[in-house]
Amino acid sequence: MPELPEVEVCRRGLQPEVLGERMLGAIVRAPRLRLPLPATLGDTLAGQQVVAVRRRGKYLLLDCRGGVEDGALIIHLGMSGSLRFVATGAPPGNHDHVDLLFARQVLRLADPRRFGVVIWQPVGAPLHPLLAVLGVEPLADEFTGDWLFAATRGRTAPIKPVLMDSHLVVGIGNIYAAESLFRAGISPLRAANRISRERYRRLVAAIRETLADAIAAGGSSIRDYVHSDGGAGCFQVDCAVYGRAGEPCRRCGGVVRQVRQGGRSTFHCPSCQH
DNA sequence: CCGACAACCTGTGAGC
DNA sequence: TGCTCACAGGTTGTCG
Repeated sequence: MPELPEVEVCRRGLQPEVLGERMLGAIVRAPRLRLPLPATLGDTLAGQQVVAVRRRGKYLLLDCRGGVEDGALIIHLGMSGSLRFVATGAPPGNHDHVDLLFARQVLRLADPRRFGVVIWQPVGAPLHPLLAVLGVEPLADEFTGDWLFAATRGRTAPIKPVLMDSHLVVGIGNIYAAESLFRAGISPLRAANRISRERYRRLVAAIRETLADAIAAGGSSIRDYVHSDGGAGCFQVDCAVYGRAGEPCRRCGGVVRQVRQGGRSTFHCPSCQH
């Protein structure tokens, strides 16, 4: 489900519910997701107070203190993960793998495909390798057209998979890569090192706008649950190109095309994007 | 270093 | 209706 906007919307929904709250413990029902689940998570989280709810790329971080060991609970939702508040004692479904037990409710992680990750990061320990390799935040000031231009020298791969490389820049997945490139008028097939500095400036602006719009669209619909249920894909009101193969481009009326890049579908308008 | 690809899982929808 | 296949929003590891 989640790319950066979905995770950010999730974070914003989570924060008012858990910030300052204390956990009684946790229930772990699966041995592993993408990685083994921490075996003693219940003990680790018992008595912890959530003192911050942060996001890094597509990872959610709950900073905790007051238990046996201060640290951060790190959650990645993978392709199919979701977080939802349920009443204490609510019976778990098939794919409800982890419950975080708060005094008045339960934060429940479901993940049918089990591509998600839950790890415990103690304060002072070296940053977990999964997070240590992450690139820049696309909404941070340092992410500029000039930076991206410099970072893509020597990259001969098409720009779309390069945008989705989390070692370079985090949070841009299949949907928003396609949407951002459409907004910038750049072909997803163009080699990254064959795009001018000026066009990279435009691309970075397009990425920021696309992500910000998606956050705004999702953020307006949060209430008592903290995730987008995705379904067809966009929880954005509508995508310009993603998922619209064969349909008319909203800008020029031409046909939106679907191609395959690195095993994944790419949607674009060949007449608007060069 | 870079890029292409398989792999990890399950659910869903299309087509027969 | 029921089966099979292709595909799905992410990321890592391997290989050339």
